[in-house]
Amino acid sequence: MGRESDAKGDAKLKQKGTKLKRLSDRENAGSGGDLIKKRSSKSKEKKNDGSPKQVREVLEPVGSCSDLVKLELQGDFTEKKKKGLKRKRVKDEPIEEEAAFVSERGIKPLSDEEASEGEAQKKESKKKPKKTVKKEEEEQPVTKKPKRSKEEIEEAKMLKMKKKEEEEQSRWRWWEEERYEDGVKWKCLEHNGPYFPPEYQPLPDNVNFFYNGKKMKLSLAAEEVALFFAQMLDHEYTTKKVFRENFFRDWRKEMTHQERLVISDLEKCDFRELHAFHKDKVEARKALSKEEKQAQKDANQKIVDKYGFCLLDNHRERIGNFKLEPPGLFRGRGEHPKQGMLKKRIQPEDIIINCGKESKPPAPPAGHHWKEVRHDNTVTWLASWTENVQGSIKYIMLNANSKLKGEKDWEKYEVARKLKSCVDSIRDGYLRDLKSKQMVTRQRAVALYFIDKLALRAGNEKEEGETADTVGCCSLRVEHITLHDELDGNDCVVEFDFLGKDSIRYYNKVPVIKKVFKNIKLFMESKDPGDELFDRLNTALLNKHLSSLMPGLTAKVFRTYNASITLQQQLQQLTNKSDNVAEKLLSYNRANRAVAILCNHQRAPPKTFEQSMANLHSKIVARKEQLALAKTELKLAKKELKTRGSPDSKLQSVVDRKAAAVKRCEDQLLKMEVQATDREENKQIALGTSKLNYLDPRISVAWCKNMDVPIEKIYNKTQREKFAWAIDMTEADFEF
DNA sequence: TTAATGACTTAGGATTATGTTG
DNA sequence: CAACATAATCCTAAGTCATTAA
Repeated sequence: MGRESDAKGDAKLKQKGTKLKRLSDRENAGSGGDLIKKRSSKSKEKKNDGSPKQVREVLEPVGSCSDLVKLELQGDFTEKKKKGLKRKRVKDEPIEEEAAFVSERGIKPLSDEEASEGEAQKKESKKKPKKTVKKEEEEQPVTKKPKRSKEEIEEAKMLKMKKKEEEEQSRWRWWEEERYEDGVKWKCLEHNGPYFPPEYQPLPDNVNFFYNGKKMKLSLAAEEVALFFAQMLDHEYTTKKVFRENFFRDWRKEMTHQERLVISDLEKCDFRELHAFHKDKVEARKALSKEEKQAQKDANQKIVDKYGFCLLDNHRERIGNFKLEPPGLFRGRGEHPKQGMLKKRIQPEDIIINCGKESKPPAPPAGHHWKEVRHDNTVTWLASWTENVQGSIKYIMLNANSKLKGEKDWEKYEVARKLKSCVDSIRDGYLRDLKSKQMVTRQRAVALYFIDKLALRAGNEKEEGETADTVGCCSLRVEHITLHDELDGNDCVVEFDFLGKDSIRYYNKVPVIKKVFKNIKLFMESKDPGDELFDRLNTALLNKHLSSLMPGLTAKVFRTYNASITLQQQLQQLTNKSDNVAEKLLSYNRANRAVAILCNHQRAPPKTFEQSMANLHSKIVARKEQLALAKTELKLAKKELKTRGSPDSKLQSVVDRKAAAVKRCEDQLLKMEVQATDREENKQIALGTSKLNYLDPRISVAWCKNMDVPIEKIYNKTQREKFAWAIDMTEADFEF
């Protein structure tokens, strides 16, 4: 009940905080300086403190990413071993454990293709020590641990494969079906509603909160929230002022009147026992026995079985996020003004259920009711609620491998391909517009130039004070760019430095054409650092223009298009049919990385990065020493052979052996050095996002077919499920 | 015409599962 | 087999963009 009033409060706040309105833009170029939208320049200080995690040095313009990536070795998944196992392992690799929990009549042996696949393989390989991955050759029964009979092994294998076949058969090949009429997303939809997180369990009596040094028993509600804070104590952000203030304010709201009177200063709160309690709990969970862990897993599976799926048009589809978000403290990204606020527990009374008219609506938890049950088949969500921190709506939707998501994804790439066919004329258009008399048009042209060339995001306006201060193209401010008439031998260089989505820093120095450069200079004239660069432009205007150029065209399509086309080009450039699989994969990952760099997909360097890098380097050093040793030995042997004068077959073979050792050593050294370089380069680059969201999977599938690379090397199981449509329909001659 | 809302995609970090190594 | 490294999965925040309401 408090929830509703909260939401209202938020809405009001928003109104108040709304930025000055943009002024209309009827003026001509060059005369608009007075109409600039003002923005408090406090925002600018924000940006640079807290030194953004990552800096990317220089980004190549689209389509010229050639030297982005030096070397790539380590491949995405567990390629190496898979590869080894790939073809033949089937036959008689012992699969001991397997047989244990699967027991069913078998099916005929796997085709070798199948056998290697996915989990079957993974499981097997982990279970047994695995004799260094057999090379492709038919492995004989080999060692074989005595435990299980051959039949059992066979049986397990068949079982596996049967399961797989079944899975294959039950897969809904929606991409072969006709689409629904506009707007209709489904005809029948049935599900069991969301899964609620467990109730709060009160602390045991021996775990206490202390205020000002005195033990204090908290009410249930206050205790729960206190525990949220205590759990995070190891995190740096619990030391941040904003976080602490937000937390404390919201915590006090949960307290009883009595508690509120006493607890007035967060500094005087001692959560240490709660913190320790939580840590112990985590430890205990880790220390569970095998059986207990298995029991947990089984219980979990049951929940998934019941709540994790829905029935959509008579097909069982996986739900993406069927578990409701548990309560906790909000942690936004970057310098979020709302960090630390209490994210409340969601009640059934907050939830709107969406399902088919004819279907039986899910039952609310006993003693509760849903906020509403509706039957809207023009949307794809199964349940929704309004979240209390930002006041936005959250949804329960289907998994990425579902028809609903897949179809949309496919469509997205089709739009991007359509852009390919008209991108030239669109480029001509905005280049022409750079000289327009209209200020808006010029701004639009420059913005488009950025979006196209640099793959910037559109940059919607955001309410100040409600979220972290981040920008995209249209919302760039003067403070985010620096102009250099000349820099590092290039003319007309624009230096970008701003925080984008998720407060990831975008840093780039780009040479641009003169007309663009001059325009930017013009836009910046007599503006303050905190003023918008494109003061006449917004995303609505931009997209309206784009959709008039091509139906379905919006700013983000350029990102998709440029990402995919870059992958295709890079793959073509980098791979040779004659390469071996490892080399091909290397090239693929390089191409992928070129895209990730283009899209600025960064990650925090892995926690263990420095360590593992150091390990690798010390290995390299060791190997170098070994190499030096091998070399001197070789030299010695050679000398001896020479002094002998007459040919000596024995000595000769020694020399040969030494030479081979040197060679081997060199190879290994090279490989490690390559790996080191590669890892170093990938330190801050995340390949996953582009692979999942920007690269038309059909490009990859076609490449695999052309290059004789198994698709499993490129996509893991989840990814193969998501891209099943592409894997199924794509021929080798596909062109994006 | 603009602001707010709604629905959906995109995103990186945290957590968990798996695999490797000493 | 413990300790560690890496990959997969989970989680949910933060964008985009069209529609709706004021």
